[in-house]
Amino acid sequence: MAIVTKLSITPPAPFDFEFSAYSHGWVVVAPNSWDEEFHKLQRVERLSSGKVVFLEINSSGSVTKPKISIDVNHTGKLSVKAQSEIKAAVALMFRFEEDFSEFYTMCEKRGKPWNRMTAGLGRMLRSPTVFEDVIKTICTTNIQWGGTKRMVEGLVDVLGQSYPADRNLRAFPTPKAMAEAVLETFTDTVRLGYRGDYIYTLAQRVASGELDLEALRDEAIPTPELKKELLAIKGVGNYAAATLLMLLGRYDELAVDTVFRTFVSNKYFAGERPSDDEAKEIYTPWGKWKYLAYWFDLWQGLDEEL
DNA sequence: GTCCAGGTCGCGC
DNA sequence: GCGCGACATGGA
Repeated sequence: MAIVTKLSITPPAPFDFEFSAYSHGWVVVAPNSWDEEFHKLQRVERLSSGKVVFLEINSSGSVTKPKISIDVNHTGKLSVKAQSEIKAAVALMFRFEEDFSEFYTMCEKRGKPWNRMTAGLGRMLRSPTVFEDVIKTICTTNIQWGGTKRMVEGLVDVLGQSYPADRNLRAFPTPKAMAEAVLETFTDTVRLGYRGDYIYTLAQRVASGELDLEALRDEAIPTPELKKELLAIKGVGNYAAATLLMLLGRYDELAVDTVFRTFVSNKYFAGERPSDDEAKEIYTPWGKWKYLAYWFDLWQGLDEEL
């Protein structure tokens, strides 16, 4: 019943597929998953036609000559339009349009371990739609990582559309599907707690056309203005806005949360607890690349422990 | 049982 | 603008 159509796209070099896929937690949050054995990013995707496909994405090139292969598992015919839509979605997930050369130059100047970044790191994985990233980010606030995964998985299971060849695989729900549900679905069924209202309201605003989240990708919007628009979303505060700015390709702001505070305190303040402003100053030299610098610093710290 | 998490809101000052 | 309590849920 299921057919596989093979597609391939070429990211800008340098590009490290596995580091990019596993750049942060999104890789294991529904409807994404990571195939440990074959090092593939898997994702259930709903196309604009309503067709749901199951994508298996992996590298078929090298860091300097990168290529991404996409195995599209689908039923019926996969139109040319559908194929280009899938390629565009994957290109968005891996930020093909972003240029990291200035950041890499700074890393090169710093020497080790920062120069590791220049081997195609820094492309933090994101979702094909801003809507999905906003909801997932709201689901990371005031909760542990396990709770985030549980809540997003619940949204996908209850409201996401099934892949016909395997009904257990579901895509991230559309704004419309969420808007047409009732509040109790979010609170009582998915158990989103107080976030249920935020997410339901957001879905209604997006579905009605009142709020155009995709418009926030516009590079012409100055970062401070973009931040203001993000903060206007209920459930999005300073931490979530900084996280979303990162997901939108703006790295000026640091996402100050318990992870950030604990890490900076331990690494730079001998366990003493600095003020948030003092903690943020650590990354001031990185200018518009602060978030990436922090993230690599954090990741590098975790890596050394292994 | 108690505390709190990759925080944010609404209020009062 | 800043401080403070409330907030749902489930894991530690």
